[in-house]
Amino acid sequence: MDAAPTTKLAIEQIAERITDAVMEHRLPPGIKLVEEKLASAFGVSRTKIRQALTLLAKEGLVTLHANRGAFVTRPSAAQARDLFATRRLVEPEIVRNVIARACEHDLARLRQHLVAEADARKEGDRRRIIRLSGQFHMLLAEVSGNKFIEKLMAELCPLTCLIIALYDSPHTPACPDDEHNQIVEAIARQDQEAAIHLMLHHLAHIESALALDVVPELDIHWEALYG
Amino acid sequence: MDAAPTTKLAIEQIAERITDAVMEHRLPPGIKLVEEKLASAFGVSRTKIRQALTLLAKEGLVTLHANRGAFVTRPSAAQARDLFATRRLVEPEIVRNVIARACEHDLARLRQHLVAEADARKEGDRRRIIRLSGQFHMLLAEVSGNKFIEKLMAELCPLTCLIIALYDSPHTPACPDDEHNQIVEAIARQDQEAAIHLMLHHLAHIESALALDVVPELDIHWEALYG
DNA sequence: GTTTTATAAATTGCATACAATTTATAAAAC
DNA sequence: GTTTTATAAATTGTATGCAATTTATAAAAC
Repeated sequence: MDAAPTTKLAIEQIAERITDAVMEHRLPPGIKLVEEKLASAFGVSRTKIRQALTLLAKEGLVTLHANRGAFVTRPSAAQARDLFATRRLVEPEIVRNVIARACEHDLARLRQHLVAEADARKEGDRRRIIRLSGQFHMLLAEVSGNKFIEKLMAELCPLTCLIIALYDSPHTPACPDDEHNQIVEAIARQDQEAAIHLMLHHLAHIESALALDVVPELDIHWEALYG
Repeated sequence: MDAAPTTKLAIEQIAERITDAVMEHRLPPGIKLVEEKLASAFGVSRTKIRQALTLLAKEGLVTLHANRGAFVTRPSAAQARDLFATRRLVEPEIVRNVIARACEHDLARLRQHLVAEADARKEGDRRRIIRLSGQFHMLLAEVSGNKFIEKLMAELCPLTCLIIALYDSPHTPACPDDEHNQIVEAIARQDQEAAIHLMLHHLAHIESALALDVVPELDIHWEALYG
């Protein structure tokens, strides 16, 4: 959702840009994504936008209503619970695999990401913080080396951002700075027990900050109500 | 890949039909999927076929080469190993959840599926057997109640069929009839230990039947495609 | 003032047309 | 006989046009 591009964008790139916008809470849950608007924003025809939206719908980030268009998904509380259950299952495995096979270069990438997170925090750029926090977990999955798990996390993390946008109880003061740091440190010293424990604690921390039993009202996105 | 339809097909339906064809080994790994051919086969325009192929590519069942078209994926041995690693992680969780929350109706659905598998076996319909074997695991995931895991398995099972098509050592005599039965029985009597053990054994059995270190030969039986 | 109905505008869903690219075929060169 | 080059056919990538549907606007009824 930026200025028009000079070079032609592939549909994956379009989908990625929209995903980033969702992760940064620039596109709130429930908002309608009008094809023509996106088409001119990205400087392509509706045909490509349509394919990108099809892709995002498959990921679950966008919901398609027949003849009514595409909307940023509003995950239900049940979906949120399922999502965290899945992450509790998968992320310990990711940690195990990272410890088992990460080389120095991988660790350097992780540490570099931590620096980027710290920078965003220092600058008080809340949107970038949220996106980078999600992308940390995606990077971890990437480093873990299993493409299927990497792909799964690449879907779950943006959805987690969406869930946070919907259910975050009145201004949780962003994620605590050092939980990611501690995880990477535990990984670096090959301490599997600790790393897994920290990861699970981190996930519990994120989930517990949510008010999943409160019906979210954010703004009223009428278009999504009559779905 | 059937006769032209009377009613308009949604892109998900098109994708599903192609998926079924892949699962039944009617579309072998590596084969090219020409858009125009599919369009006339399904009685729709290339626009919709393109969206369906985009979807299947996202699932990993189809691989897109720029300007060259869509091909049924030929999973590498490494991908195959990652896939089974993922299934070993996820399917015990599925079993746990099914035992925890399956009602009588769910069990009935599972048993009904076992009957369908037995029928296919009795009729010696090898293609249906392979597809139904994969779909058993998808059904289990569906019954487990976690949509994210359901979706993951809906991707991994067709890919598993593809891997079997590529790496199956010279004529493994199909899956043993009763491994699925035993799993359902263990689930029915709420025996978590046994059910998980049987599931892992089942997965090991499938994987061990593969020749993942042999470079697969590509031979497409064109005549059998539309049978 | 609210609800209902009619009309116009906006938007989606789909097919088609056309340029860009790749693949197949045939002729020429070696 | 094989390789190379040139030409034609097939196929993909993209935009655009139009029918179908939904949404917005305004007038009428209550």
